[in-house]
Amino acid sequence: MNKTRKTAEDNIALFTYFNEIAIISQLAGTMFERSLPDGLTSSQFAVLNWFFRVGDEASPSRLATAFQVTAGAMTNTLKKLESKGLIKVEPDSSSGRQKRVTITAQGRRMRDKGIASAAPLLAEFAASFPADTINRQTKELQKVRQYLDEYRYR
Amino acid sequence: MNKTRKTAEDNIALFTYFNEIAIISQLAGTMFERSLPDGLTSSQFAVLNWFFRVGDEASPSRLATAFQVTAGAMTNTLKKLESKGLIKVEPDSSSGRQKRVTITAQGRRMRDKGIASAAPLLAEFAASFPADTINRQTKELQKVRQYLDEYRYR
DNA sequence: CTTAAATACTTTAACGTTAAACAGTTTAAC
DNA sequence: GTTAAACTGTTTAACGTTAAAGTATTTAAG
Repeated sequence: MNKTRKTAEDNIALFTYFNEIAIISQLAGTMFERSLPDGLTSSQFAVLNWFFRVGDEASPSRLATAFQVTAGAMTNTLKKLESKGLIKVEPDSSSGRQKRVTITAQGRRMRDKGIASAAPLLAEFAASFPADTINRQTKELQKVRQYLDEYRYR
Repeated sequence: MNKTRKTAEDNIALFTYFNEIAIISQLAGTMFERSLPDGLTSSQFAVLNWFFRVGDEASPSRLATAFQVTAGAMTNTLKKLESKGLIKVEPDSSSGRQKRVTITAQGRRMRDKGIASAAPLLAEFAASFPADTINRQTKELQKVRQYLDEYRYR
């Protein structure tokens, strides 16, 4: 088997790999979103959940970086959340170009409601796929994600 | 550790898992698409490549099923490809409700051009992640994909 | 100081996607 | 035969996304 042939096969394998990832992302995203309450989208829920996981305060750019989306996408998500009263967006007194984003009490309740709504879906999935298997795969996927993230800015 | 606590931790692990997948899908999709020639999108390329991998002829619904997208999404993709002269869409003489989709010579050339354009990206990735590692992960991801696909229609 | 570059955010247009409503065709039941 | 159900494909509206252009602010260079 020559080198050209090998490369072609590798490419097919990589296409398959990224295609599986794309389909899982699409199916899981759609299913998860449908389980969320009050028309909350996955993006919106992810931001609410960030405040639970990470901290009480953020800037739009920090959130955009955390979720690997463009600033424009985050502007859009934050506007939706703000119009629903789930977050508060204010000017940052320490910097005129940044904004200060915080979660409201209503936002915290919505996050809890989202967790509760999605729980059955997640519980069923967890019953089919052992936690240690998923955690091992997560570590492997993180390496791929890191690679792509670094490659992107070369 | 009680059961409630365990479930909460499992949920966090699953959020992380699907979040990594979503980000990889997003980054890889964007990077791959940018490497494609003549404004070809990932979806469009995937259809052209299907003809190379699977067969010379398809119906829109077969393609929609193969890529796990809605019929509407496939209609859209096929229209774009047809307007670029990369595929041909005709009525199917054996069934009035189906259509017959075939790739054109120009479409085959575009597929080859797409493969060539994306090759450097894939080669670099392949250099960082051994083929057998990727193939093992692909098998694991396929199980998750199958689960989600079945769950979806319950 | 002045000015250029970097940073933070917003806006717009275009993309592919889903969901839902729709029209046409085929199949199956009666 | 008729009719109801299933299937195939299209259209439309709404969503989140990217990319690119634009505004405003801060930082750094001279």
